Amino acid sequence: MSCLNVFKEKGLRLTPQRRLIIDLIHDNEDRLTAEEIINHVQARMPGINKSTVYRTLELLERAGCVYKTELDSQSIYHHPEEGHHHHLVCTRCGKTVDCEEALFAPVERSLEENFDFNVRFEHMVISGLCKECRKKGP
Amino acid sequence: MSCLNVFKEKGLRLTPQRRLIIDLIHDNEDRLTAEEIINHVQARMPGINKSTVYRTLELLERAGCVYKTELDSQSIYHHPEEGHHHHLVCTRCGKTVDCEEALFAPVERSLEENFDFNVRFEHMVISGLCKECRKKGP
DNA sequence: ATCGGTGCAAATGATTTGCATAAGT
DNA sequence: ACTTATGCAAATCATTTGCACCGAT
Repeated sequence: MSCLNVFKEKGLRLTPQRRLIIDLIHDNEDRLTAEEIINHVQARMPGINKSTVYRTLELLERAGCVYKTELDSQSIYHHPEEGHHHHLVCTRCGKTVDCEEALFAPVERSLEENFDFNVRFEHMVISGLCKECRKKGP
Repeated sequence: MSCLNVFKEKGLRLTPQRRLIIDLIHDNEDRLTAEEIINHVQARMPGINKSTVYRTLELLERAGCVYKTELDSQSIYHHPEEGHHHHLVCTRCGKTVDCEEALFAPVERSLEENFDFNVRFEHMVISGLCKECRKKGP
């Protein structure tokens, strides 16, 4: 886990709280809200405070060990490993479908070519209308 | 302005406050935060309250007269007319570049084909690294 | 022994809500 | 007249911050 190396390099302390948060995120394939992370982590280590969780998440994000996605009213966090996907969410019925990251590669390439901008779409949440809801008309 | 028709159809009242907010958004090419909208609008109509602005924005969004984009801690609002663009924001230097919506048409198409999902990317804010910052290394 | 990390409680800041009054239709 | 919209003030809710104590290095 490269997080640990990053911590050493930067002289950051690897406390039990931080270890727990890192493990949770890395063992979990889902995107998690800060609240969910706080709950999970407090279940295993009762005294741990939400400030600690928020501070750790910010730290991990800055270190590149965790990705943060701003969403409706809460942010979601997930690990930066391979095998990512985006989420298509139907605005009508709420159904969610996963779609591979690769779909965005052409856009990433053309942003690079046309704008000299280096972009990586990671775990986006995309809103739209699913087939069934579209059938039902507007 | 189709907003006005939508209002009539739904029996919504076209108050001076709402008219002002609609005009502001439609006369403005920029994306605006709720706070900016409140300020602009209060400058022209001193008594207008922020609750009214928020309530009107929600109404307009539901009516499809305004698009809302969730961003860092504030949301931004913009009108749904032609000529949209996305914003590339450099995470290092903060520089912003506009890029045309058309760039995403292939992705929209393939989401449609592969997932039966009907999506429109509107006024996205995309983070990445610009050319200059990339040259400077990590 | 040091300094960075944690828990706690209180602050912040955007957005929402309850309610009495005002104003479109 | 009949409802819906507004202003006001207070409530929410996620996230942040100040500070005294604690613990990893």
